[in-house]
Amino acid sequence: MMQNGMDTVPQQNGTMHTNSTSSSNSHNSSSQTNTGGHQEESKTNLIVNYLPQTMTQEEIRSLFASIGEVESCKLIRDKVTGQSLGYGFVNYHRPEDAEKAINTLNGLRLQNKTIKVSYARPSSEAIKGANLYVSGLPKNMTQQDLENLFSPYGRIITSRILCDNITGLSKGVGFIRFDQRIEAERAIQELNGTIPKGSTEPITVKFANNPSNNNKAIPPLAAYLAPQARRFGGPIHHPTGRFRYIPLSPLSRYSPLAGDLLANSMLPGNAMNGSGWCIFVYNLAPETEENVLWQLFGPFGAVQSVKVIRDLQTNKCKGFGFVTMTNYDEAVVAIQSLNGYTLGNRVLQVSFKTNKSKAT
DNA sequence: CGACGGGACGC
DNA sequence: CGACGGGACGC
Repeated sequence: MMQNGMDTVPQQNGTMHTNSTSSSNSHNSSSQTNTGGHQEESKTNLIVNYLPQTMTQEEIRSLFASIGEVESCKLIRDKVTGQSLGYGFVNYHRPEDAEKAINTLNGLRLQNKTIKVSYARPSSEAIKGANLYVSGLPKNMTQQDLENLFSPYGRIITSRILCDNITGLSKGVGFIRFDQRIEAERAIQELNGTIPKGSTEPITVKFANNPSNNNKAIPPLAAYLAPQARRFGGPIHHPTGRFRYIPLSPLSRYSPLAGDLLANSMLPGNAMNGSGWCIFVYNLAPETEENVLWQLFGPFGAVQSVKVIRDLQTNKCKGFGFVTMTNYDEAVVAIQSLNGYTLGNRVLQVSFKTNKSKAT
């Protein structure tokens, strides 16, 4: 499984089109002759993937210069953080050097990575966003099986099946990167929800997340909430000295006592989830959208997330939703103010979330 | 009257 | 308990 993806490198290494391409320099972006299929690849320009995080552009250049004279070399970095994105481009003067670089440097192990060296495709919009995420795969499906399943829909650039790090067994999840986005779209249409031969459950095929904007980062709001939680044993007086102005007038008379709110929230694992206070909102209209919750709760302070719970079939709101707020004091005020609030022709019920759930 | 998500990825 | 790779097209 080491050469995952490596063996999916375009097969036409140096053997494909013998008629010379228009140019072999790095500025080949001009010709956008999209003829349905993919464009001619440069014979000198390489893409290098899976570079070690610490490797600099100059280190890459010197590595590839050991093969032949390098015309240009570029390491792609995040434009805001400056961090290496783990891939780059090397353009040689001579096609034979590029071919030699593929033959000798592809699969080279550097630090913890095994780099991949292949011909770069001409940059174009059509090749972006062509990566698919596939789940529900039978555990015995191999990478080759996966490629066989998807290859009817286009040219596969990479494929991968995720395996458990310890057991090495398939997680039933994989990725397919097509050459063209259109190919990926077709594969979704044709394969999503289908049951592979020999399997019993349907697979899910969808576009993969973009690795650059995955918001895995936990907001740094959580840390300082924990020590404060110790204070909540006693009655709250004035949350933060004084209440902020609430632009919703006659609501508070419906509100339960703050002490009741507290009693609920003290139950472990309920409203307090470690990075905010989860609020249950009931009696929402079927057409309710997320923005309604944002507008309702936003005036009371920091809202981390909102969620309208919908029926899977009808896509209509099931009558309730959740709002997570960062600060306890603000959450209390929001609950006190919005519980009993009439939205449309419905009287909302708002409280800290409890642990209720359907089954069990 | 009714009623408390989630395709959470980690050991 | 299935869940975003090893940062894949010029940041």
